[in-house]
Amino acid sequence: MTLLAYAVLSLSNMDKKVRVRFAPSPTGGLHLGGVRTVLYNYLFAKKYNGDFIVRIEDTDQSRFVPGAEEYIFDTLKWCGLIPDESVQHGGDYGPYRQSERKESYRQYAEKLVKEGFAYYAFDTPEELEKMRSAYRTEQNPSPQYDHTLRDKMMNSLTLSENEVERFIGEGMPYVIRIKIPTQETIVFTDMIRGEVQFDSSLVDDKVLLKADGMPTYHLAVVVDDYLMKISHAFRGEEWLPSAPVHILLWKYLFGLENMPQWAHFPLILGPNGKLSKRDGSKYGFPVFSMNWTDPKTNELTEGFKEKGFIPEGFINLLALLGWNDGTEKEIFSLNELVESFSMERVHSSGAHFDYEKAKWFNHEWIKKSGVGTLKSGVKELLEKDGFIVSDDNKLEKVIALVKERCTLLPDFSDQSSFFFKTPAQIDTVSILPKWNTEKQQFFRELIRTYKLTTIWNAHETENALKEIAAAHQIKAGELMLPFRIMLVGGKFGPGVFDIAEIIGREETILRITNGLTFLAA
RNA sequence: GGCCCGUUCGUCUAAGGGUUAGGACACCACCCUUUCACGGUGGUGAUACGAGUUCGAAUCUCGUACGGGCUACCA
Repeated sequence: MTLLAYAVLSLSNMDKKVRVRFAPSPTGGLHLGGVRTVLYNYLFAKKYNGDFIVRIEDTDQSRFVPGAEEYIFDTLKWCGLIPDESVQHGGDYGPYRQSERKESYRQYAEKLVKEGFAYYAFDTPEELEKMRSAYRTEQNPSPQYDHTLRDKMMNSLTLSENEVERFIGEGMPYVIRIKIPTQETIVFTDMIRGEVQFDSSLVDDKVLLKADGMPTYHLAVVVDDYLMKISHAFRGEEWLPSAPVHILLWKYLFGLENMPQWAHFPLILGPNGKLSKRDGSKYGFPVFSMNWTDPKTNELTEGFKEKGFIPEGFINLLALLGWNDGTEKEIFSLNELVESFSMERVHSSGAHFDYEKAKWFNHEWIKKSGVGTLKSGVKELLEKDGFIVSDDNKLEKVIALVKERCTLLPDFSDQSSFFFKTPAQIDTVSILPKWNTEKQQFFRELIRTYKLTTIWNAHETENALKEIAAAHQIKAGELMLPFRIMLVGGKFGPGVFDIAEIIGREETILRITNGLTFLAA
């Protein structure tokens, strides 16, 4: 489709208030793809000053999982993607939980039956299975309940009106199925993929209303999108094959001219095909936004949050997985994303998730983040790891000093433990080969000097060390590594004199003393 | 099997008929750094294949291959 035609098509929707919805089914943790769908919905809504709605699609009672809905909202909160309307945020188009809207769906299904666009079907699950096995061949491994087979089944198309009435009167369970027309080409324009076509003869008669009176996704999504005045409907690519059903429903029920604009997002793939939570444990990276414990099995699936991602990094990595602004810019804040986002630049092909790149985004954001935003998270983490963090001022200095070497939040623990705790042992192996009595003498004098130093800061401690080194005719460079290891315990960390300044005179002297003891042992 | 979507360095991607096919992650080398990082410089590395349209194709068309999704009274 040409750009021009596309622009003209979009025009019809421009006068409409932008209203988008994220419509998750509360069946477990939210994975990468789900959060990205939320994000793109949010970005689109905010970009056009529209409303971002969260609607819970819980029409399958057998799949109800306690805690899943709360988890979704916790994720949104953590990410800073706050809905304008939802179960938790209220709004004029509630209820926002489909199970609570149950009564509103039947009338639409019945209307379709009356108008000949749908029919009652009395086939039991066993009969359906019987039909499938009867018609299953190598050429057709999954026979569909469609125009070729519906007149062989038990439904209001094959039964007389009297029989249908009697069955219903007797309370025989039934579903309502859409009667898909034959030989019709169903076309729609996807905002990402352009024109997509389907041959209606190949589409099956999907169940609209289940025997328990609940709608299926197909009916509910159309009815609710209409009732909630949704202007743009975004979802994952896995929904593309059922788009013709939804388009037909829109045509029969509410008119194509009122149908939202569709966009189907590409899938996020794991290293080998579709991303699953199994990939997480297999390759050692998170798949869910936050920790999720399956209430049935008690199985814990680790989340990005607990792995040490900060929301800014997580959002950024997700946004760039299938979208870019056309420039070479890669680091975006949420506000910048809102500013730059456009649906047309969302890719149509699936993207493999790359954990290394994901970590890079987080690292960039940790470096970019101010001490203030990192402080509470780091403090919590350090205390969880058993360090006593009583001096906030010190904590701030430490964070500023080590953040550039932290990719994930827990790295702060490794990178700053020695600021809060005297090393219980040190890497003597790295010192010993070049250790000698001259150096020992040097450090003894360093202790004496440090005791008398009037001003305790990085500059003074460095000068003192250099002067004594010169007096002892030892190259300062020869002393840096031992000094570092005495203070830190190993060969890592920020500048040694910065460390000395922060841990203070007493502690510095203590660690040198300890170091000499370790080396003498 | 059928239907639908897709295919540019290993990965995320730029390039909308004319570019030495650009960037980022990762990797390698060097520089910086009296540790580890940060940072800097450079390097390896891609248009799936085949036809066609065109003076000219990563770009448009068709076919093939490959990958993915769907094919439930699940979403």
